[in-house]
Amino acid sequence: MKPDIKKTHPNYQRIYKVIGQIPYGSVATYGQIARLAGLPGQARMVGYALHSSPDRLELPWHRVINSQGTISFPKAEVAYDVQRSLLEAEGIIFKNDRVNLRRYQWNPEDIDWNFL
DNA sequence: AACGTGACAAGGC
DNA sequence: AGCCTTGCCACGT
Repeated sequence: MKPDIKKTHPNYQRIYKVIGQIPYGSVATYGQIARLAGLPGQARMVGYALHSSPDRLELPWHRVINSQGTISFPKAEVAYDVQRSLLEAEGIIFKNDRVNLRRYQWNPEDIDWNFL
């Protein structure tokens, strides 16, 4: 049973708000999300927060990748293919299982903290 | 209440 | 390019 956002840790709530604002066709890294959420150096928390995020939020989880520009799921797992397909459907190109961050990485002008 | 575990990142070889 | 180590902190035993 996944928690409602109001019951999640305050840090998680900020993480969810940031992730929810990644635009179609762009990607963000775990570390970037952490910094934008005011939690520099806590990239791992972003992954953990996503893992236990309330389904109801319908976050664009697939737009979050690691600092190497690759998908963090093992290639053997179904989730890998799901995420990759979702990204490719948004026009994102993979080359050697990697996306070009300089081309696709989100660079927000500001974060709406009232989002969600 | 200690301990191990992450959908990570950065730095050192 | 890889592989290893350390920092990070919320969560579930």
